[in-house]
Amino acid sequence: MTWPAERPPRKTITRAEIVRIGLRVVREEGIDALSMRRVATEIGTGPSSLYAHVANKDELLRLMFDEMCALLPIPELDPPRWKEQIKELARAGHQVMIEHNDLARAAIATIPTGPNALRISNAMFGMMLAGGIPPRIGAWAMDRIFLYITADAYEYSIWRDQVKGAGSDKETFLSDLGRETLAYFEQLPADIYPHIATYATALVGGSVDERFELGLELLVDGLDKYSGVS
Amino acid sequence: MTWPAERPPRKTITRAEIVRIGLRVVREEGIDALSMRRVATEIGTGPSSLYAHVANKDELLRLMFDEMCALLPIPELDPPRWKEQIKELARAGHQVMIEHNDLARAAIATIPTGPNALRISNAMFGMMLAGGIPPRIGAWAMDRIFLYITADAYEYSIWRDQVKGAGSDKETFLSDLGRETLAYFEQLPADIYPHIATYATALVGGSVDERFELGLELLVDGLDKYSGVS
DNA sequence: TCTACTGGCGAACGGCGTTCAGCGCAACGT
DNA sequence: ACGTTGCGCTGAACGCCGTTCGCCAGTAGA
Repeated sequence: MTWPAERPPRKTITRAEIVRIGLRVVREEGIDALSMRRVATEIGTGPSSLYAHVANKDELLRLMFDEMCALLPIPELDPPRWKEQIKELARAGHQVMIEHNDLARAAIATIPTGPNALRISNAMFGMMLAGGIPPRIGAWAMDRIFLYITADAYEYSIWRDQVKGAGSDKETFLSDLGRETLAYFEQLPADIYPHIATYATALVGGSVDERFELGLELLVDGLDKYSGVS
Repeated sequence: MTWPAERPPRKTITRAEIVRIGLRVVREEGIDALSMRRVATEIGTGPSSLYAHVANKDELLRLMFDEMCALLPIPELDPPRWKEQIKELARAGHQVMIEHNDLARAAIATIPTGPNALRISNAMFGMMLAGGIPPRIGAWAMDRIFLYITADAYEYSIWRDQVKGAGSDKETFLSDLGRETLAYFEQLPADIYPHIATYATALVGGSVDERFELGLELLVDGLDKYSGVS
């Protein structure tokens, strides 16, 4: 007597389940592995089944992004430390975004309207106000900071894809790339690219984190000049 | 007697021609319209013919990016105006990137190694040095500025895609979006999102250009503290 | 003149997001 | 208890995409 091969015990598909699986795929294998078909297969059905719960892939990415935002703890406001708190929140968001490979790609042009993303926005905006930044400037600055951390995470994720494509591990890939680029820069004609040839070492030097920190520092510390309380 | 229908008079395909057509397509219709098939059709052949001249689509995008960089005029160095010159160069790059819809997507994680991109890097790096910025800091800051203008152009291009998708023109789309977002923010529960609800107007206000300028100003003016000559 | 090579090409492969007509099953009205 | 209705779900298909493969023709060199 044959059993109806692999009768799926699954009864209902939920939006939350789709989002959860999507997040898992993107965390473990990167955004390139995330397709409607892949999520559907993971659930045990065909791709069309998802469209009853999610309008399209874009909406799925937005939902996933907001779900990811829920992972960020919202710190309690400590007004004197407003600048440091902004940086901490930015670093934490950057980190979570990198861990989720690159939901950055979904975040980069979406006005954050999900409940969890709004909690983060509200928190950082509160820090701006605590620092005496005028609301208008604070709103724009927050926008710029989020754009910055998103872009950096995006850049990072593309590198990661290239590492995976090359087959080598991260350290050797990056150091190889650095060595190659350094050699290339040093060999450039000094009459056309004088500064690049001269300072090749400085140009290729520095870790990803150091560069991220510099940008963050410039963006946040520069707010001083707008601070009413300083 | 029948003529061999539409015998293509084209003899040879060149790399430069492929790049040129790619740039035109991306300028006129956006990056989503750019496919190997599209370029091939434009030339009058099948997609496989391109692979003798270009390794793959990624390489094509890199070549297109460098070709686009050639459009940027390199200003003569004027040391006392170093900060203003950096901003001018950044604005010009931003503008050219926006005009080419979003080669930003190709630029965001590529170390610029093409001859034209290197000319720009060399110029901006020279401005950093003219401002007395230590080479290491200058190199990183340049990296951050390029990342910033690329990310902003990318964001802009995604909005443009959405505008095109919605069918309305740019102004009505953006003002509609602003109005909707404003209404949404104002209606949020003030106990959970106090700042957002209160300052909804500030949050949705401001043009794209104003926001871009703020970020650029923070990044560049913040360099003062590293300037040895100031 | 014969040959080796190379740039060009049609067809195909495996993937993608999305749509559509229909299926079975649970819930509901009677 | 029994139609009936509605909806969650599904397989198949459409039209794209990047890329590969095997073949062809024309040319350059021997």
